[in-house]
Amino acid sequence: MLTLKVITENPDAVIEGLARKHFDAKELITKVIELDKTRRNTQVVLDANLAELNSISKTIGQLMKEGKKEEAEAARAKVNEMKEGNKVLEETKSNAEQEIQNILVLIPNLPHSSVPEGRTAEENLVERSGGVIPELGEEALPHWDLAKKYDLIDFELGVKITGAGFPVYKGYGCRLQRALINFFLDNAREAGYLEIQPPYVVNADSGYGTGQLPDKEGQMYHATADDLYLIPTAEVPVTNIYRDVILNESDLPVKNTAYSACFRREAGSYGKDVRGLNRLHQFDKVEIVRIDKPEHSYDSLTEMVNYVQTLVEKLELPWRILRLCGGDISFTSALTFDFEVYSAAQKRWLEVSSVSNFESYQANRLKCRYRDENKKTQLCHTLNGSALALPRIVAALLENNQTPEGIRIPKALVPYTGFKLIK
RNA sequence: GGAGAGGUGCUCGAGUGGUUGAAGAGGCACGCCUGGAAAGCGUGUAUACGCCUAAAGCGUAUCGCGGGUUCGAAUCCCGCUUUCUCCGCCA
Repeated sequence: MLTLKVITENPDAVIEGLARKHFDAKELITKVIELDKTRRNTQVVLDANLAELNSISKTIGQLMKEGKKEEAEAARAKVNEMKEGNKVLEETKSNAEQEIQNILVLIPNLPHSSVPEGRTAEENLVERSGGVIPELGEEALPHWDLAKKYDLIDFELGVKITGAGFPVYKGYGCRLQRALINFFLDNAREAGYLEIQPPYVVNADSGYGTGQLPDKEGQMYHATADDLYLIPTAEVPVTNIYRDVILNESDLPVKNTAYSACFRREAGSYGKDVRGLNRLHQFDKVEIVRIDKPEHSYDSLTEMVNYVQTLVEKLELPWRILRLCGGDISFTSALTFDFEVYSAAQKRWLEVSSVSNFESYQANRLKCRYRDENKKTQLCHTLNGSALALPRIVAALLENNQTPEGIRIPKALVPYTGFKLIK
């Protein structure tokens, strides 16, 4: 969430910035500023009262020791009277704080100045692209047919065991999955990311820390008996490692990577968007997470984007990078680049990665800070990106590399799969 | 799952109702000392919020978390959580 400081000091700039995300913040901002005034004013009075109360309490102890019972009793009576008033003040203050908090979590992050205007995904800017879109001909099969033909993935079996969106991988399909996971993790390690194996289930504090709660509660599977959530991405447990942590300047940038299964309810999805591997309730992903100093976070973002580009290039997939427009960028992000690969049989671009700088928006919720050269604590910037999500990569690999002999595995991946051709 | 014992600052560790935000030790930082270093000596060493233009300074809160008792709680009571030990179960 945005800091109170930013909002109270530059309310107009905040409102203007959020307008670029097509979010009308005026009312909420006004309300927050009002509540903040109440909060401050109340605290001034309350602190003064408490200070007096504390000092009287101390004298009571003294008086009791000296045997001045009557004076002590008088002081006690006075304190009791004051406490009544403080109760009201305390309530006012904590109500104001709670209300401020409730509003702050409803206000999205400010977009970076380079975020293009626009309302929908169609208005995202293509930054750059690469690779070659293959000519497959009319008989080219979409990946769900290929998966059946080569017995790689059984979607119906997943329906039987669990439900739609939980595919069962088999044989070459499994080996391709494991190969991709290891390929991505090895590349991340070589790029300087420390591998983490996090829990796949998190508590509400963690969901709140990265912003899934309260605004996206319906997107996560919730194990109500224990009040735990299945992670929608490894970003959640990995970033929460740094919740309530004060890092040293020398620790930055923190670079972590993690493979995890990801679980998403994807309520409201339908049609061709969810066919085959296009959208699943459970899928595999390798995530990269960075925590950095504010002045360096955009360099980090560039580095991450360049890194992800090397992955799609090694996989020999046609790719493009989009700079998300104000209307399409996520609630918590300041600047996001999406990676898409071309799925030649579906004849459409598939999103395989999203790389974002959250600036201090997430860090403020997480209370993730660092000590700068002046020994002052300040909020870190957090960033993350998929590197990469498997299903759509698999879809594109299967479709783009289909040949009469079988499905060709890109060279860089062969050492990981142990085979060159799926047949 | 059952029983018992614990959770104090960067670390260890004292503290069972009254200047305890917290003894003591260690670590770390700075200063003095030194040709340099070590040792020694001195000083400092949590976070959040608020007052103040800012700094300095001051106030409030925080001893796992949340409530309660009390004029006053690290210390007493209740709930939760977590660690350890024993039993049970188990990949």
